[in-house]
Amino acid sequence: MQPFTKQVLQIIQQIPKGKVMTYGQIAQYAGSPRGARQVARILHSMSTKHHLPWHRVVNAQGKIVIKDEETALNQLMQLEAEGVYVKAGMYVDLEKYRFKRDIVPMEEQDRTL
DNA sequence: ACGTTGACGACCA
DNA sequence: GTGGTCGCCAACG
Repeated sequence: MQPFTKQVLQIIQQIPKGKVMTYGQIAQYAGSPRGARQVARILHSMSTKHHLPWHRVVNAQGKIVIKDEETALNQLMQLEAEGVYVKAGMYVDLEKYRFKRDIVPMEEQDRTL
């Protein structure tokens, strides 16, 4: 298993209950700022295994964009069960629920996602 | 080894 | 708000 993959798994496991992270964030923290797609791919193949809180991961728009309807619905339910309100259209409020590490790059702080 | 794929992201019209 | 292109890079066939 690649170090990047391992990092991604660890980071996801560190997301606290009631918070969410974006694919891009995770990729960046894992050491591959442009590796958002790899994060997605890892989840796609590893979600069922590794008892992973994958439902706390959404895209940069705070939206759940999973193709499989059942999986997406499952994610939505798990988020709301943790107190994360999911708006119509499957959007979550990133400003409110986004989880940030203790140390965040300055560039990211300026950015108003 | 090589070409394709993809739970994405940023940018532009 | 919508819809399109391009880049990214590990996993897969």
